Amino acid sequence: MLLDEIDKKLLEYLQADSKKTTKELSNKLNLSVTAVYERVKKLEREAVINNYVALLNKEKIDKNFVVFCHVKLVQHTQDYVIKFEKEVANLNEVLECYHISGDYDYLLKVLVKDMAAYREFMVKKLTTINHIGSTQSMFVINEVKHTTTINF
Amino acid sequence: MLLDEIDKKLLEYLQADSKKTTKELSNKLNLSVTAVYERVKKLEREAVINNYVALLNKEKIDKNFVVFCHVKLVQHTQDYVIKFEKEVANLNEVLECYHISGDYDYLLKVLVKDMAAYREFMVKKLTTINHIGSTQSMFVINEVKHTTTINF
DNA sequence: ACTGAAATGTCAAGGCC
DNA sequence: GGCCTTGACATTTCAGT
Repeated sequence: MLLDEIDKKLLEYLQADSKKTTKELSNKLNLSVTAVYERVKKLEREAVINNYVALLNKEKIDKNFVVFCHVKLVQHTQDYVIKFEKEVANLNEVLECYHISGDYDYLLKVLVKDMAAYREFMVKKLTTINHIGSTQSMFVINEVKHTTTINF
Repeated sequence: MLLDEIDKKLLEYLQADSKKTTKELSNKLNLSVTAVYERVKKLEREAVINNYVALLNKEKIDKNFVVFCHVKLVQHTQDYVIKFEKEVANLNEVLECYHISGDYDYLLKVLVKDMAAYREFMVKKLTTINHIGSTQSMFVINEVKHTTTINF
């Protein structure tokens, strides 16, 4: 799907605040309510917009310990890879998992309450997955920037 | 703020789909529309819910190259640190930046169109920031999991 | 892409445990 | 304090043009 400048503006606004009404958007864009409505519907239909979500404040719900964890597998046969990916995706504490280039195979973003919970996660969940060779944890000292907004 | 089981359910639903109406939520929770409405307002007021956003499909907008980039500073005096963090936060391509423990100082999540764009980003933007000692790029081969939903 | 109108949703007021 | 019902108002959604 080809996006014109109005679509891009629209996506910019909706990425910042998806609760904006079509009326507000129509004012900002100098369009009618229906025109905006139909553009948004099209962006949803064409899956340019994946979904609408509420973002929570980690501190307020006592999950304020973020760790990036490198994982290396002992073997890289397809079965092991598929099994590992499936099992990791099922862990609630793992918000993100990437297969990456470099010294390690995977990079995981893990969110837990505190160091004790992370230890628990490592011992009882992550390292019980078979065929993990080694792991290396990098603890987040400070979150300098964190946005879900993609700029054009 | 203390969250009861109903609040947690509510947050679970809104994290998955923030467009759910209070009516739909009230049905799922066996509550009245107003009860749900007031709970949601309270969660917003107390900043448990930070904001509502539209999440886009990276592929559809031609930004499908994700790179995690480690950065080490040459010095760690406060001026340099503050300046680096400020300049990095201003780069559109940098979606996330974390100060982390370990061999490197920072971990950046960078989103661009392709390898050529990444090269451009490194040469013209990132490495023009002063006092960067070294960098190491890890390219994302596959995104195994990526969620913004925090489980309780 | 616009106007207009029905369906649906939001949100405040007042009252009940 | 949290829940409910009611009703006014705003928004969404969809014809028809």
